[in-house]
Amino acid sequence: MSSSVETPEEDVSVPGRITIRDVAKAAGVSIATASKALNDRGRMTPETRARIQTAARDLGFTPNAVARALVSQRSFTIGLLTNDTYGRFTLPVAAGLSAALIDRGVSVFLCAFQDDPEAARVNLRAMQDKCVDGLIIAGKRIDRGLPIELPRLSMPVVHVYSLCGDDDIGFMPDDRAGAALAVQHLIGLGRRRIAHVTGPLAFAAVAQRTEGWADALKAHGLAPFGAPLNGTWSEGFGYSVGQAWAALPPSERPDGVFCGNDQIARGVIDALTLAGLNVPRDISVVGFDNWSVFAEATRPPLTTIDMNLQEMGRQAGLVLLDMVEGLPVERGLRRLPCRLVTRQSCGVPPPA
Amino acid sequence: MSSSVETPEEDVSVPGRITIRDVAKAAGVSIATASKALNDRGRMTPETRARIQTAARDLGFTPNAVARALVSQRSFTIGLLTNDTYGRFTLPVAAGLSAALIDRGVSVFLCAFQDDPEAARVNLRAMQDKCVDGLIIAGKRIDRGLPIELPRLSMPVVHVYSLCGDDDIGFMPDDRAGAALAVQHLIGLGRRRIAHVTGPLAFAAVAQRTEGWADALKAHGLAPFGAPLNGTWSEGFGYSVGQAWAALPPSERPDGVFCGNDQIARGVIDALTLAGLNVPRDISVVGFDNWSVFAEATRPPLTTIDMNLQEMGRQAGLVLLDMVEGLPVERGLRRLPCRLVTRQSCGVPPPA
DNA sequence: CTGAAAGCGCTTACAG
DNA sequence: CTGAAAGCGCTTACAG
Repeated sequence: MSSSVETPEEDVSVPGRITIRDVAKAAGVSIATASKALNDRGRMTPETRARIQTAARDLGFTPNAVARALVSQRSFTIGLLTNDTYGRFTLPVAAGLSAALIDRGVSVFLCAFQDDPEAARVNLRAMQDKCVDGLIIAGKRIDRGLPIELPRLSMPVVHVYSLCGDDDIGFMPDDRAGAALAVQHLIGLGRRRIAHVTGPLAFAAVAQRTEGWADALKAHGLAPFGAPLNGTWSEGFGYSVGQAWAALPPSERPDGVFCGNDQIARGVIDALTLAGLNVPRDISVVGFDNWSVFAEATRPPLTTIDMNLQEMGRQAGLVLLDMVEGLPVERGLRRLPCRLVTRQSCGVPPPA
Repeated sequence: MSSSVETPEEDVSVPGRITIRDVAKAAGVSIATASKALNDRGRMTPETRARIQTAARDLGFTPNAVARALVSQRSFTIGLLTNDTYGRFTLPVAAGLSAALIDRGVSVFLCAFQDDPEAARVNLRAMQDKCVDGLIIAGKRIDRGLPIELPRLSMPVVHVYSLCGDDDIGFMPDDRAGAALAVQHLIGLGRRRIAHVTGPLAFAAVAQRTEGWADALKAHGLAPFGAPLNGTWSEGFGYSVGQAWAALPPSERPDGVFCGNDQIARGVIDALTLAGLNVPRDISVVGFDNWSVFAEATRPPLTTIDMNLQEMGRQAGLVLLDMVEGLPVERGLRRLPCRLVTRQSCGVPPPA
């Protein structure tokens, strides 16, 4: 038994955690006064306040958040509910969210679950039991919600990268403008025959990015180079498109491609390269996502669109906090701007 | 102002959440009795118990976890502290952890932060304030801890995929045996000239995987094919190695390669393919990580080693719970077995 | 078998 | 300016 350990300290003489009672005693005041001093509330002589705060510091007192939650009816926790178990979207969102909230004393419960209603329900229930102050609902596509009813949920909710009804409050990237950014970049580089290869039509993001492609083309008086090519969100699809292009005479190929995501872009580039073509010399390629592990590893590294998911998480957290505090918040969807990240898959922009 | 919304319901007549007081009243008993009935504790007539439980169900009562935490001195929450903001390792771990704990009523706080001591301290502090019952410390390499002192932390801690002292309790993959698995697979396929290309020497995982490579070779009376090649954990490094091999006459090339991770493996394969060689015909390649987005997208898809990180998270959670409950737990490191995932980068195994 | 009381650690009116 | 009291929602001895 000597190699095993009873977890709770056996030394019962150690009273465990320092409570406000301990600091009150040490400072020679009542716990009510101690509480007010520590929260910078109420009125008392500066000396008393200082004495109490010093005592607290000396004892290493940290208020018990559970007790505080019980009386204040605020737990200073929020829940992040997501069906994005892979974390492609949720992880940057969670990072921005946590970073923004940690300073305000709020922590976030991560509830990532497979896309089935039962799991969703169990996790939602857990969040209610834990009395979270609010909920972030995050998904992996902007046209689907989680498989849960949020029936008159008594707590505020912010939707991020998932379906957002008119009466909801939510955040999404401005896919359309982001796509236009990509295409403008290609045009600025002198490309004129700009194709678009992207994901399945069923995704709202696909339609929006396709519109952005058309917008930018139109703004420059350019015709689309062929119809958009829709396939799966995979390297494999991009690869097959690249192969097909490589088999064509140069005059029938695009000189620029805007891809619906980085994986497709990589597939296109790999196929073109293997067929002896050069990216960006023969064809410039832009991706979408700025998924660094792809974008940086592609040869050449991908110029791509970043959705600023981390910033989205930050803003969603801040808005949720406002709602928790009862501040008025506009309903509806916020679309956050995307940004272009330039690497080497498009060539060098002409001198400005 | 009609497009904005005051978050807390304005209807004050709605008393908010159902409490145990409500169910006690509905069932015509005291709240003490209600509590016992709902927790299947104490003794009372089955009828009374049933009546109370029915009342609770009808009212939709769910116990307030905060109040329960305050009295029971257990919050039924744990913290997951990690510096793996990218989530490559932490995400599967978190998934396994949450899934295992949700059934036991415990939720997990996600604290992912950049690798600086101040952020680590702030997050650790937040977890202490929130009175978490225990902590999972997860990293992105097995030979580094988080930049925090865990000075006589009063709560139990389990380390996952990060440095684990002799007196600590932790989980890691059995890198050495996993590597041997990969090499045995190559040998079983008839490969005899088996090279090893992997990450930087400074990583303990590199040394362990290299030992596994040597172990398996030795067990079959084979000599290593050259010294291990150490570089960065990147496609780029694998690519440069592949290029160098492609330039060699076949007799000087390996016929099988065990790579330290999937990115390196992909780089090797891409370079060989671009140079006109065929994987797996000319060279069989095994990766490490089973990072699906790489392993599945590589042409051909990667045979690779999976570290079972999700299972690791599950077991870590269960052990942590045992510690929280005061059960005796063996100190020390647990090494969990890896598993081989067969795809197409090695060729078809000979009929058994 | 059931209930009144005390208490978890804190905060917030309300007296003095 | 400071403290005694009540209470957040629950559980746990302890009486009856």
